[in-house]
Amino acid sequence: MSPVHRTPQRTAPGDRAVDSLTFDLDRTSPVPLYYQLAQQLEAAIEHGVLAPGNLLGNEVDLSVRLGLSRPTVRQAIQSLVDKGLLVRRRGVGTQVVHSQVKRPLELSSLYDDLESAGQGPSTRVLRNERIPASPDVAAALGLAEGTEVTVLERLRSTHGQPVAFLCNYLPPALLELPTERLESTGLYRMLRSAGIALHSARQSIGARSATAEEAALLDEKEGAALLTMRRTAYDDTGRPVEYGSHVYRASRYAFDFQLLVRP
Amino acid sequence: MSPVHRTPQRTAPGDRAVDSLTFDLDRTSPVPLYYQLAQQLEAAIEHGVLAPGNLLGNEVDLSVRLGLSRPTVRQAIQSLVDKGLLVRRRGVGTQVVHSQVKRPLELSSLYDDLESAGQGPSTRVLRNERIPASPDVAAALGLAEGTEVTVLERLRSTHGQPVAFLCNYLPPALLELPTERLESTGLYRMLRSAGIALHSARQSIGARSATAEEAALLDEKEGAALLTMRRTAYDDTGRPVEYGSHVYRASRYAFDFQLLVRP
DNA sequence: AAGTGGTCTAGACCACTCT
DNA sequence: GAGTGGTCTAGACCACTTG
Repeated sequence: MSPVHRTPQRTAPGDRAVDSLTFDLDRTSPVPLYYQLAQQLEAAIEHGVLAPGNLLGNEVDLSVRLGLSRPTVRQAIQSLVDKGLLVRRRGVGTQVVHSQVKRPLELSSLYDDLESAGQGPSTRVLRNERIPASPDVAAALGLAEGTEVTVLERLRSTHGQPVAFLCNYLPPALLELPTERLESTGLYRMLRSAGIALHSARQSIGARSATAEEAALLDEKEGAALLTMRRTAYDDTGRPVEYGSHVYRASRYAFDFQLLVRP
Repeated sequence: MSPVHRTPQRTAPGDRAVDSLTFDLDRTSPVPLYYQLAQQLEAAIEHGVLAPGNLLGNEVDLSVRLGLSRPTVRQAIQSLVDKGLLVRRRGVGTQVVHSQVKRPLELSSLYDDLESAGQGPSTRVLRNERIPASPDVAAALGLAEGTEVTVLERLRSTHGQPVAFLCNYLPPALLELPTERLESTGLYRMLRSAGIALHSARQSIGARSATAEEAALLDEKEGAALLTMRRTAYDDTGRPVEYGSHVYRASRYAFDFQLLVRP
């Protein structure tokens, strides 16, 4: 037999596990084809069906097998490359990335973080009112000094122990912020429900020693190390949506995340 | 005149500044056309030629004007959307994002950070030797316990004042790490020069109080708040390349970055 | 109804890597 | 030289937003 012929049993020297996968593409679905493919590929990687080491190959073969055009297949693959799950090498092929790549990094919500860690977060609203913006708040939110803004002060706890003191400022009339809802969910979730799509944020993470007030509030000793985070979040038009100044107990919280390097 | 007619002077109600721009595309260049276009668009945005508020429009018009196909123009625009400089709205158009979006966030090198801030960083290598990997280092680097690894301890300063104490571990035989070079540049820059492309990293940022030794080293008082960062960096195949445990003087350093939310 | 981005196709040629 | 991804074209239809 010439090497051109391939028996159904053996596929290719590289041993491509994709060849044994079946994909379920629904052309009547409103979900884009490239997205359906990307999701199924991601699931295969997630479940280990696609080996973490090497494999996956040949965009053109894959496209004819799936009955899709090559650009469509490429778009699916590209989205997973962007997520850090796949790596392309010209002249070589596309490989599943070796190691643990899970959370590409998010504009993290403390509430969601704690909840997904099974920590059962609770919130006590200490302050929820409208005040004239101070110079720094006005600057952060791009408003005139003295404009009325909403100020929120919240104490977040898990297992009955305080974790963080959160101080946030929001532009006027952006959304309703009933104290009861704030006690049962996170601010970012409320923003999302109100149709406010976050787009970007500037963050600064630092540390300092606890003042006497902070120590009392957070059940720490005065002078204990605290993590600090200041953040301004913007919506898709670039308008500031929220400015926050947060303080975390370093003994109970750290920022965990994963970075991807853009090529 | 009916509103359908447009004089050459006035272009469109939206007043698209792109129409008055000229683009210089070189088909003989090895640089991809979409990339050339993206760069020139980015420069126009950077220099304020493209208004920060609204504008930019119609992919098909733009493509015929430039003599490119629409997918190519789309690819250029998409890359700027990914960078957070543009926003697309179906049925509306593509707009330049309002506010300050500069550094999308990087796998930051402290040396580069300080240098770009004009701080003229200097490094003192306190330790540079090979030792058997301890359990935690072995786990972080995916090696067997006791495998020989390179350990680096460095003190980084600006203006003669210490800023951070950096402790790093690298797999054996990855690259040469002459102490002289380490004193004059950053570790990540040396990795890059050695052809090691960083792909992703897991980071954890926290805080704690300085021990007596750390205080002495960093010119702080014992118990002062310190920023801590632990990071494992991986290359494109997913192999761990570096594990670091860093301590920063909170009084002199904070992590500044910008986040983009994936849609 | 008109205009926009979102998706998709079926080809093509090139640059790179490996053997 | 064979195989891979990288780029590019010239169309097409659909979904959404706006007037």
